[in-house]
Amino acid sequence: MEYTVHKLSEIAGVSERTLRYYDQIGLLKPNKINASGYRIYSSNEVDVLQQILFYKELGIELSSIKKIITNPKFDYTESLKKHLLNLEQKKENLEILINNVKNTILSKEGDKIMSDKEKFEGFKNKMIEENEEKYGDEIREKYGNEEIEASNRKIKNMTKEDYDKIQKLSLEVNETLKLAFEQGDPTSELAMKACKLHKEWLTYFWSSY
Amino acid sequence: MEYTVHKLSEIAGVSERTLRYYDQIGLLKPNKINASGYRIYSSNEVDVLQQILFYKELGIELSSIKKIITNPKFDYTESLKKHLLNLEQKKENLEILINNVKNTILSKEGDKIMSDKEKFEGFKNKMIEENEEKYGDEIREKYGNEEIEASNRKIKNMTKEDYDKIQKLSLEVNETLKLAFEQGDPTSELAMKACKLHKEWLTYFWSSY
DNA sequence: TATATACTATTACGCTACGTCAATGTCAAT
DNA sequence: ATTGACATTGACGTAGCGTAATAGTATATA
Repeated sequence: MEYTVHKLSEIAGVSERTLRYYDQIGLLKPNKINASGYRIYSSNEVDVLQQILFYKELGIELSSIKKIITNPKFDYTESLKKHLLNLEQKKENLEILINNVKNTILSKEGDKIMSDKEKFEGFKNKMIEENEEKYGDEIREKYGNEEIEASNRKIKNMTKEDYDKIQKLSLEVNETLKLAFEQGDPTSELAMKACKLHKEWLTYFWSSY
Repeated sequence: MEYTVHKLSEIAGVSERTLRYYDQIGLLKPNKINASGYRIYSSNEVDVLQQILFYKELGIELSSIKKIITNPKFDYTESLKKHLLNLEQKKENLEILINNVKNTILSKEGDKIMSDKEKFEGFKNKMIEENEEKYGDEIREKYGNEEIEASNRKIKNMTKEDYDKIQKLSLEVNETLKLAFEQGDPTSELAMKACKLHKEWLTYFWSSY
């Protein structure tokens, strides 16, 4: 599959600006630039973007992420397994925080006494930075072999595309409706537009069956 | 207990710069300034700082946090209970991400096929955070409006309810559709159900005008 | 008493990871 | 032929601090 900035930004949930910025700093270059100068991303970039977001989730800076994923010794699956551990640690940390809140509520209701120190358990962020160093030294070589059946994928992607379009339309309808309600003017032009969009949605819906 | 910047920064795990910055922007003023111009924080500020960090954990901007905690209607324990819910949602989201990583590993090992969109599940916490922010503002804005306009409120609330229902329905439709596509069976019962739901949605849509 | 050290203060410039225009070009469909 | 949705490249703005630089203060030890 090939994606433009807009499409990739949609499926990945990041802004177009973000993608252009990542291109600019050399973190994620598109697969190619077409005749009109448009950025064209392939499935490969999709995977890299996913990796980038994993690292971002762990609070690692973009410059460090760049170093990590451009490292020739970088092992994709190995990296994922580390993500797993880190995310699980993050989850544990969150559980501590949740306990903290519970305790604080109890203490506020007079059923418990908390020391000032206890009030800040679960906020630790230093661990993450330490992990960053660990990531720096990756020692292993591997190249994932990615050859999946083409026919199966195509069908899947096609229905997938349909679904995406439908969902996008639906979102638009909702957005428009929201605006209409917020402006307290259900009889406005916006409402008309919503009707139009909805009609389009409807068409799509029926045509796919 | 009384704390200087250094001591508070130690027990809270934030930098001194951060505390001075929070003072500067009026987010967390020290209890008093001593004769030498030193910032002196009391237990009260410790609690406020804890609150601030909770909100920060949810990705809320400092300016918004300031609005929230300086609001005369701000209820400490009530806020904590909300934190609990939010953090638990965040935990759920993290679990989705963890599953995502697991699936990605499986797909890399050839045991699973993932669509490009699936690769980004669990990264959507932005949406959640943004919604939280918006909801917070909306709630407060409405409280403000409520005092002014009483008659308009009813209508507004009704349309708001309608909107919520519509959106919920729409989500259901999408969910059902998604399932139908995933099972690769667009002619199935699920599709029928989607049609039903959609009809309901449609009814709602038109009845509101 | 002098000095080292540990802490405090206030500017003030720098940085990251984008958001947000603005001006302009391209593409597809009406 | 025009519109509207998409793309491009600058360029400036912002949040939340980090990081000096410079200077005053508190306290323990020589």
